[in-house]
Amino acid sequence: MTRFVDKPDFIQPAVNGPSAHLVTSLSQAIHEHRLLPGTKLGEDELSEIYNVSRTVVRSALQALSHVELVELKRNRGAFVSQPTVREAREVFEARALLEPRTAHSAAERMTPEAVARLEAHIAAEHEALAEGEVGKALRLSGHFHIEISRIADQSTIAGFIERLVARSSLIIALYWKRQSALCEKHAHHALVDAFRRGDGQDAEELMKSHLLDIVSGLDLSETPKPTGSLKEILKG
Amino acid sequence: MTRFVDKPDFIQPAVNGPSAHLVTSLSQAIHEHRLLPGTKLGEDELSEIYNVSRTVVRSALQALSHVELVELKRNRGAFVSQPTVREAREVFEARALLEPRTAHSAAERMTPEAVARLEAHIAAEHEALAEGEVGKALRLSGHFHIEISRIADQSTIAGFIERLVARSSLIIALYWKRQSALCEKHAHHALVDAFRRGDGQDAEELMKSHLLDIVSGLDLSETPKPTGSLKEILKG
DNA sequence: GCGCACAATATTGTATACAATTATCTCATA
DNA sequence: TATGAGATAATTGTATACAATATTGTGCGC
Repeated sequence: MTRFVDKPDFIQPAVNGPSAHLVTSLSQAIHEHRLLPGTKLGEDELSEIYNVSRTVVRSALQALSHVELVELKRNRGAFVSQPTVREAREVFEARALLEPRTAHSAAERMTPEAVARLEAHIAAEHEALAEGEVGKALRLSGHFHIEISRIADQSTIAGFIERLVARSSLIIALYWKRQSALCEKHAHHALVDAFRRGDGQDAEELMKSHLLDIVSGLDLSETPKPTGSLKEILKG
Repeated sequence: MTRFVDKPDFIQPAVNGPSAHLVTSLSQAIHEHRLLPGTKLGEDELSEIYNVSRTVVRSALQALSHVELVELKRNRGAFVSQPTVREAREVFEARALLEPRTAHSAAERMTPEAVARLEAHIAAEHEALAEGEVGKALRLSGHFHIEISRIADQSTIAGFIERLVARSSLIIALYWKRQSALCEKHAHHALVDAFRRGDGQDAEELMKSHLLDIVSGLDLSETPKPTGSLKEILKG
């Protein structure tokens, strides 16, 4: 029943055969904050872990770099991206530009099935949270937004939002200051309510304030938390 | 004086060394409609032309596929993308969502230097058109929009717009029905005027109608023009 | 003991060889 | 002649070997 939630297919499965597995696996790890910003992703290391050649590792890392989840430094390797404060602001400004209107569209195209899907999403998120799987809950929480953009039936914009949500996960790993994620809980429920009523205007407003709420949970005034290898942080 | 116009550096030079050249070269060719949608980009072919190994060709093609300029079909090769009618609509809906507000921001942050840059852009475009270099003029025309998004100082959104402009070039190659591009000429001038006055509201409105005007030049009711190899079209 | 040059090591970048898949051609057969 | 099976050729996918670069370790001189 929560199958499609556990294995969320991505909008653009445009990645080749074997490396696709690597891409989704690494993406999930990053979304779940098991891989933190700054972590080095060595090619030999990954090729051992996944039992594939460096060629496919390379392909996967390139793909991830094009979604800005990892940063490739020439002759130095691949690292999980560390969005700057500036980039963090930009990401949420972009989301503020795209998501409210998208939520509006989604509300107008909402179907009972879609509502059920979103509710299943929330349920799975709560379940994960109840079982202490914070990372998984976080990933599902982000994916809730992607699901909405898909319902809006604008795959181009949905692709953008997917990228923004992915980077948001990194931003939260670096700049989150608030403890609880209860706000989200309420916000997502409220959104589903608006969707169920097909109230586009309300959905738009709810999404707008929801995004503002998330940003208010960030501390974008300080330097990022020292994650990953200290050397990486200190030497820039 | 038009140096920076002739060699427009892209927002994300995130591509590795030698393949970067390939990426920009192929991008330009696509933007200038010298490479048409559906054209097959063989690996050996490209490696001969550019005197590089297939490895770097591959890297470049992957990069281009991530910007959706080329489509990779597994075991079949790389082809210049052929946006469907649906995708075409989506692209311009996304542009309508992003660019007017971005133009607004740009107007507010406008500097004399930036205005000069945009004017140089238009001049170069006219010059190219006068010399019969239609393709070049087209590329510059698209880049005008990218330049605006850069001035708005939102590199994330600018990256999205860059992708959308690139795909728009493919869409125009497939679906353009109108002959003249005079509308653009006027529209771009009007935009610069608004920018010079720092009139964000006006810039926003002008951009909105400019985009609508472009869409009105498309014929999105028919099947795409048969470009590329006929075989490719007929066999899918 | 400290700092710098140089060697050793590890890691990434690139090219090439081989495997797998797809496309094309040949030719027998209906 | 048209069709289709099988062989041949061409093209892409993958792995590995080598080259280039960066990192680390060592030792000499001050």
